[in-house]
Amino acid sequence: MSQAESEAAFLARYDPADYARPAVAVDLVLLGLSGGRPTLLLLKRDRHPHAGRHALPGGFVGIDEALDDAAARVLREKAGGARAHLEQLYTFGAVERDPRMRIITVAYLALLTEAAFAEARARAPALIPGAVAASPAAEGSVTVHAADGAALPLAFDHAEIVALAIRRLRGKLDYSEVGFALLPELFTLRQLQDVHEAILGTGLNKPAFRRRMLDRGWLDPTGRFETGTSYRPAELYRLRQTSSQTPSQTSWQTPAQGD
Amino acid sequence: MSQAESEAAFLARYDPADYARPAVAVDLVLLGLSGGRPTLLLLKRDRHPHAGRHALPGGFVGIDEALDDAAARVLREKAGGARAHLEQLYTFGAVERDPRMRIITVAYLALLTEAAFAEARARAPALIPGAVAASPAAEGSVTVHAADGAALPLAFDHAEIVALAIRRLRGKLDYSEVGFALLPELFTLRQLQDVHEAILGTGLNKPAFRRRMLDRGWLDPTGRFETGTSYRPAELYRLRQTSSQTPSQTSWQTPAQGD
DNA sequence: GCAATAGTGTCTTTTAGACAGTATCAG
DNA sequence: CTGATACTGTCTAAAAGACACTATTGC
Repeated sequence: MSQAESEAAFLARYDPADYARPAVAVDLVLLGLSGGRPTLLLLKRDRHPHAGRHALPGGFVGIDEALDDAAARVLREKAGGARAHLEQLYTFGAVERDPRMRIITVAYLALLTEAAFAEARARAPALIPGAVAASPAAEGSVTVHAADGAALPLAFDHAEIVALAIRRLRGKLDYSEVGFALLPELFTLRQLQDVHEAILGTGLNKPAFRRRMLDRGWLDPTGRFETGTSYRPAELYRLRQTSSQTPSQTSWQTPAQGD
Repeated sequence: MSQAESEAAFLARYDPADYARPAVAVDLVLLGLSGGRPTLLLLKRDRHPHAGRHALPGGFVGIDEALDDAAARVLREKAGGARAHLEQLYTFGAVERDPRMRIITVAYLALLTEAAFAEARARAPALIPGAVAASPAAEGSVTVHAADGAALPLAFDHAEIVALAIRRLRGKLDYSEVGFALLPELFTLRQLQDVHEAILGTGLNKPAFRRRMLDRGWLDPTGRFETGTSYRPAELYRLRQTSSQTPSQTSWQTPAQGD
């Protein structure tokens, strides 16, 4: 406890380390569901390196900008302000992952509802949809395909980032409320099951799925029903608002436990 | 596809962005089990800021050093080379988390066997053990206590980092092989159950635990038995070596899925 | 009425908890 | 023998899968 000087005096004298620093970026895995498949929104690179390949939208982190704020800003800038559920995924820091310079990137998962997905496409026409194909077992890698079926090769280590995003989503889907980030405010149980099946890449047992979801206590029936169907309309549910959460912070926005 | 110049020419001309960059560090949650409780190894800060508080060992990431390598180096430098299972946790990037300057820190979980824990304490006497108390429900925060029971306040946002480490460990414990990182090569089923109970903070049903672990197919019975007991000796097991893994990369060392 | 999908009832299978029992050591 | 702990058998309870059944819409 031999602190002769005050904290203020120390801070005034403190000389920021002047070693060379890596650049820090955030990259967004913009993910929605399109045609029953998980689908990314990618930017085609027209410059070196990896010109012609497709990349995750990203940007550098400002010196006075929190990581989460940088992710939100990149979402605004690159996806035309479409709303998305943002969640930090993992930080990639291999030395040669970008040949231009040392860039450490913090990958974020950005989940888009169908409406937000369409809005992003409309406001940011440069974004190219790429359907993600991943085996249901999902230990490993993924492939991405354009609308016409052509393979979309990803730039840098972005295929690895996307593979991790899918693994994480699958891992949290059943025990967390993250799946609701892909649905509108009102949804039917069938839509919820469709989301789970699309992410997992497998079919699910209908009665068991309904029982599980209803027993979780996450759902509030609205008493309203879908319209415009030519068959029996399904009841509309909404995600129950859990208390002890700020309006801007819902429970599926906390850092992963499982993972 | 209008690329007149070669990639090499482009790279030679590339001017690294010269905006101010945050510093990037790694911090280690050095965690072992001591007296049946999860226990951290901490460094007492003798300088501003947060002088007198206890902090996670950490260090800056070198410009030519991968993140995982930086974590391994800090482990060597600060824990006297004790072996540990290293796994990236989360990246903390609030602007004011360090009053000296903007530091983004990538937190790593470093799990120590009992032997490695003792070795680290012997070779790095500055490391102070702090027992972690976390409610079994574990939504939230943790407290850390010295051997004499006094509370150890943590510096910076390190309490938040430790809380996340415990949540993640608890989340992965049952479905991953991460728990074995806290055990020696040969161990009894009771030791394995003790590890799970210490991490979860709850008691577990013995027959069900044995069934689950044996049904997982992770364990290889050795036919050998513990010695020196005054009661019936238990059989020793070892973690089954799964194929398709390099010797230095076992299955519980891959990025988290659950979380 | 038919076609299509929503939603439920129930049987079976699997998995976990509870708890008592036997087995094997030191002394 | 006792005491302590390893290990197992078995009953019960809870959860999940399978599958058929009823309900409600448009036409």
